[in-house]
Amino acid sequence: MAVVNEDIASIFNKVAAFYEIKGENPFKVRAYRNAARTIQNLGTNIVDMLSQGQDLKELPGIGKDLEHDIREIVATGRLKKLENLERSIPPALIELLAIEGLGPKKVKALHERLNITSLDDLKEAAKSGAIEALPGFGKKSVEQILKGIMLAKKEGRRFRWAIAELYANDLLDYLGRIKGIENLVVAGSFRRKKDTVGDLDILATAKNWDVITEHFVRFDKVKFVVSKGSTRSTIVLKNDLQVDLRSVAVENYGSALSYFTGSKAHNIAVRKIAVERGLKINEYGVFKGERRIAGKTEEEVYGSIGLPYIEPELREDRGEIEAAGTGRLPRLIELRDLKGDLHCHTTYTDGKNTLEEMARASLELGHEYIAITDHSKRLTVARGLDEKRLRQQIEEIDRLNQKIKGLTILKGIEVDILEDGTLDLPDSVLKELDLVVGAIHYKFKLSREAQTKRMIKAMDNPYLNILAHPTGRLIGERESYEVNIEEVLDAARERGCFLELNSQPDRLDLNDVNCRLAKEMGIKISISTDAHNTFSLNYQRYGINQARRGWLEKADVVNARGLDELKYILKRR
DNA sequence: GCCGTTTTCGGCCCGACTGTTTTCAGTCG
Repeated sequence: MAVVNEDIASIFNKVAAFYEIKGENPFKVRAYRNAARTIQNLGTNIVDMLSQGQDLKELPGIGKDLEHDIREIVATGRLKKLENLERSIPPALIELLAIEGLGPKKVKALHERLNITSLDDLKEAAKSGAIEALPGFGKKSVEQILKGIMLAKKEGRRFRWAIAELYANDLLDYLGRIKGIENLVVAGSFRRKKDTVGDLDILATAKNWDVITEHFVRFDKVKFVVSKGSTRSTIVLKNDLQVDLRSVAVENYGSALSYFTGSKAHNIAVRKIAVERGLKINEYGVFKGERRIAGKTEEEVYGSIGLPYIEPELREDRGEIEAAGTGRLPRLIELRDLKGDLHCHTTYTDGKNTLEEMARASLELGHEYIAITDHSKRLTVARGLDEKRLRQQIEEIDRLNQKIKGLTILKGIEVDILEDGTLDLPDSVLKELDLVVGAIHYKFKLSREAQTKRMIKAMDNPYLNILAHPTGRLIGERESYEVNIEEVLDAARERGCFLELNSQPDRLDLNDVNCRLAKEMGIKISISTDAHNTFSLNYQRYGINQARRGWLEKADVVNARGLDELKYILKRR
């Protein structure tokens, strides 16, 4: 199987973990992690870059040695360096690093002193008292290790943003009731609107901090308290979501917010610029020597190093700092820019609301138009439409368009893309529609080449406008199918097709990185809900989150256009 | 291991909390 960026990043992360346990130079470890992150965020396939003769050393954090490593991985699918490491250190030790409170030094000690090589060994040694007897360990650390082992099964668990939001709102509501709270905000990856979040970072400013800390740890969904301090406390909720609460003085709010919003990579890059200018940035402000020169607002912090405000969704060290420095930050799309929805279902197939109910709900949202795109006949479980039933729906839409004022219902279909890349309905009926959305609902496991070819073939059909949920991922449940997304994007551009950013909170497909890539290639995106009921027409806000992370602006989004312009660009030519 | 209008060597972001300490290392974010 062809090597993809994810494989290279994963190998580099493993090398970093092994080096860490070995006690290698921490900056070398960081170099591998940085390179892994750069590659993950790349969008473009490394394999393709190499075959086009591009110099990988131009990528940030990749020099002579790492380029050599990458070439080896691409050529052989393996890295000798990693295999040697795996021979000298039990690979299972990496898993131990994931346990809260166990870092490289402690894992190394456990391995060397007690010959622990697995989670089971660790559990046994913890219970037998062997760990407690080790220098540097004690009763508490054993307790923490046992707790960590219990959590390890669910290890790596991340929460979909929309789920995390429920808990965040619950906590904000609870904390907001305390007298004396001034500012209260969720920072971290939640504020950056990452598609999944690992924990919640809540930032508060208040005078009576002790009261707030006590209140926080008594939240009724707390499973246990990890730490409790004068400026920072951490709890784990019953669903295993970790929540940090941090307090700062109100005059430090901006610097603290920027600090706790991250990302870590963005912060490091920002502080590096500060150092170059003889400044120091931390959560308490911006300092010139002893003198504090900024920190009340985020604008002040960025301003201190000569940059404009950078939206949280962009703070991933993916070029936003350079863009800010040269005045080329995007003006990010907002929910209110969307004029309608181009993907939704009704009771004709597997939707829960009628055509009229969906249309009226859309009108309520202030939309100018809604496209009805029910499933096509191959999707029998959803009672997909054949030609005859689709024509009935078209007639009903004509009637409703007469009846409902202020909204235009567009006639559409979510047509199945068959295994050979042809569409599930004949052109004779597709051409009667305002738009055709195409999607893959079966045969997910085709080879990368076959799947890519299938999608491109589908776009050869001149009636296909939008490729829906283009990579098929279900967050936390199903990986994307194997597909060369760049080839698909290339083909879309040549043929005048658009790609969807499906706003279902478990899809968010295209993801942020691919949205950015599409934008750079000049391909327009439809931010639509795939709603199966009136309520989920509200999901566009989740799509907007990812669109913003993908640097999309109003001009990049198909359904940010008014009806006339939309109709114009839907005519492929 | 990367990087360089001060440097090809010597730096590499910064602080809080915990536990086991006897003044601080390890871990985390």
